[in-house]
Amino acid sequence: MAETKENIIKIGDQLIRQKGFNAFSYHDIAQKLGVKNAAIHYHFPTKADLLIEVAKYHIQKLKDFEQDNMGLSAYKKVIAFIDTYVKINAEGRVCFVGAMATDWETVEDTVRPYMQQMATMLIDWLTTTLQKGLESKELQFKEQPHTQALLIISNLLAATQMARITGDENFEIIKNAVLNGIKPHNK
Amino acid sequence: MAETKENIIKIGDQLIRQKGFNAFSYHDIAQKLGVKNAAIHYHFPTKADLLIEVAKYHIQKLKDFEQDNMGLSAYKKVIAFIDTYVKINAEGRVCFVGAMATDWETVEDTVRPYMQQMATMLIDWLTTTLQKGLESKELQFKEQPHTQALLIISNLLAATQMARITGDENFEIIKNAVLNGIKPHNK
DNA sequence: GTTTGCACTTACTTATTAGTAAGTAAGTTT
DNA sequence: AAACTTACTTACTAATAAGTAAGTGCAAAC
Repeated sequence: MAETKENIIKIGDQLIRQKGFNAFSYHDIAQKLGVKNAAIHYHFPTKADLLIEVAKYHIQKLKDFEQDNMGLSAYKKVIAFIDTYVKINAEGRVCFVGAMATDWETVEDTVRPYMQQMATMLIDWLTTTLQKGLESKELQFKEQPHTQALLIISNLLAATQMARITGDENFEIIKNAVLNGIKPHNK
Repeated sequence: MAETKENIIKIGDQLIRQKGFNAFSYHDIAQKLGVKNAAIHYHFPTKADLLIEVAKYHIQKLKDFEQDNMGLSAYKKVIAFIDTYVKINAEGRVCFVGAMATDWETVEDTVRPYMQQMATMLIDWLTTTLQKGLESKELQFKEQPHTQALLIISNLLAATQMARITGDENFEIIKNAVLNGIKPHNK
């Protein structure tokens, strides 16, 4: 079964977003799975190998998200997007991009393109979504869609990080302001 | 002399913001200073001790910043604030709050209050600055000053992180949009 | 029914880490 | 001049890390 492999990726992802890439060991994963250290190395020889698969896992999750919300209105798509960060925050974790940004200088060159691809996909999807919302007058904002997408992503990314330090209230405030920043004024 | 102690704090700070707290060792600092491992332990017995001093160093730097820009207009204060992030980005680093957010779950309880104090001071200073800018009509924005401060900080914090992954252009875009978001419309 | 491949375990190596204990050389105080 | 302090070095320990090599049990293929 590919179940163990899948579980290793999921646990690795959780640990990265909870403690950072350099603060967990294969032993941590092995313990959570009830297997031995070497079993993790069997599936992912090096930590860089695992990290690449975690990045690919996020790319796939993003594709699934796009697919799942395909039929929704631009507004509801943005709501769904914000909700993913609400979930991340509720779990006491941070987002993958934010976590890996700190560790960026310590990871091997081979893994970086996957993270770049993931971040780019995120920005592109939100840019397109905002663009369509603007055209349909469902959404309203002054900046260019690409700029607004960057602002929203950076707000939510940092909100989960700041929530850890200064508390959940600030996450809520940022979240509401993000939504407020794209709502048409007449409604 | 307190020079070595001071240097250890500065190098520690740089390493935290370049690689993350869990990715550097006392050996790294010792090497950069041309001393031995144990010399660092002499000044800071544990890594948590050093981290507390790094946090205090940032609190002091923030106080100095407030003092240095006291006489400036609200607009120029915000420009000065943004410039600190421009510098951070140019150095290829991230901000202390952003770096430590990722490592939050791995640091000892004793260091957290110092980070919380630093983050709170940052938010409070910007909130007050925005408030005054609003009153004097030098600045213009829709959200409450506290909310706007959170948005600006989260934008800049995340911008330095995203710049690592997706490039400096996105930092520039976010930076300009932040400024644009508080400028009076008639100018 | 023997072989092959998969998913591991056992048992290890090597490197790095935080941290300590004891010693030392150069000043500083008394 | 003797005692003390400061800022280290030398030389460690103990723990944990990533990674590997060889072996094992088991299910499926031939």
